[in-house]
Amino acid sequence: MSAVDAGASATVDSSGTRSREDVVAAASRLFAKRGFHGTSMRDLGEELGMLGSSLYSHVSGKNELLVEVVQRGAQFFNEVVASSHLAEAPAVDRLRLLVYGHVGVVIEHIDESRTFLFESRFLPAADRQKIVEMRDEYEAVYRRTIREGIAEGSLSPEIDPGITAIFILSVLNALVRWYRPTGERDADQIAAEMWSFVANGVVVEGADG
Amino acid sequence: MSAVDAGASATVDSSGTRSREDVVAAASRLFAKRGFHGTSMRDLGEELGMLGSSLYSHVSGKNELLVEVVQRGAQFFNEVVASSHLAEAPAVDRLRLLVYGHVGVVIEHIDESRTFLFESRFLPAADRQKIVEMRDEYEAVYRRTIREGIAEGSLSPEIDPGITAIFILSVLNALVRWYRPTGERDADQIAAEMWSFVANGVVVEGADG
DNA sequence: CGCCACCAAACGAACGATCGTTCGTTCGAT
DNA sequence: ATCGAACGAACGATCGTTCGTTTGGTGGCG
Repeated sequence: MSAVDAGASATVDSSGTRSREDVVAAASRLFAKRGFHGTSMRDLGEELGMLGSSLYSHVSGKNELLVEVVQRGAQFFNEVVASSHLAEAPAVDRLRLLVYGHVGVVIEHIDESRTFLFESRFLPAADRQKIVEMRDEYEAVYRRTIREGIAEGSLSPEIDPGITAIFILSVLNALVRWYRPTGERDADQIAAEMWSFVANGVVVEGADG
Repeated sequence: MSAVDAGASATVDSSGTRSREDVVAAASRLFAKRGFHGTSMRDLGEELGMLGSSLYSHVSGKNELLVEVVQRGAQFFNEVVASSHLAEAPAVDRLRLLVYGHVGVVIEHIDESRTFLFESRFLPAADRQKIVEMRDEYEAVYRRTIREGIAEGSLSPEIDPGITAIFILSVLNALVRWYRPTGERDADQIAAEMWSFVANGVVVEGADG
């Protein structure tokens, strides 16, 4: 529960100065809310109670901030997938762990997640390619887990691992669009409903196809 | 099949002049690709082979272009939902029609769909509110159809219509992120796989929960 | 058929505002 | 006294937009 410390404005330490960490946090917030191109360095300065030019005491430029924020977002997801992956459990259970982990990351790091998902395309080409690779690896874990689940007999043999991974990640990633901390569901309830949807679908058993 | 006429660059009519339609089409393309704030009027002009200032012979400004493109996107979705809605069929079949219709709109109007989904937040406040209302109505049709499906016994009584509508639309809307015209699946195949996923989920019948 | 007036479309210079960034300076805690 | 942090003026570039001018196709008319 202590994960929800991301207040509205950065807290001031003993002196009136801010750390590089504060600058990156402010960038996460504004990039997520207004988009990278919709956020100016002066906007970021105002968010921290200083001038835009003062940010250059902490970072080398605006692009560096985007790279930093996006990399953090990607890193959060890769960490949770790593921990889910080494669990020794049936594939269907590991897939369930992936869903819960993804929901946890989005809710605990909503700004970095939003920036990662929406603003990566504005990265400098070199950094963008690296992020794309990380995302592909992440998706590959889902594909592999689904394939194993089919082999183990717990997942339907009719589904295609590639497009099914995309569908599952579609539901998961869309959380950054509709999640509000003030909502009536907490992370566990959301993950549970998502897993129920992904696992069983909406049609009553035995009907349609 | 004539729906796929959106070539790379606008075609020139008998003279060298362009219509307002060409300008809006170019705006759809660039707003979808680079984002609203990542696209300048001079960029749009270059896309059409003229100066940025020349666009003002056709539109009153950049915001008007965003409003126009987003409204077109919203309109496409509302049209298809209207046609699906008046069909006299079981709710589960109408839901299936909604899925197929949504996929068709995204694929036939990918640029307007992307701009509608990603750039609406940059609309002037008045226009944004109107778009939000339209999107709420659209989502409400899904909620209502799901509720009726449950009442009719074709949809699982365990699902919540509200969050399930969000999940289904998550899968549908994410298509704007991964669809490529060069892909191996056509609209019908994509819609069929989506419906199969939404209807049955990934777990074999009778297992898990 | 040739000419010319007309008019939308596009031009291109220019406006003030804002962009990302630089740099010499002040500030303030250690 | 020192040194990182923040200031604040200023840079060139680009932004959305304006406006007087130029262009080129069109329709009426002799």
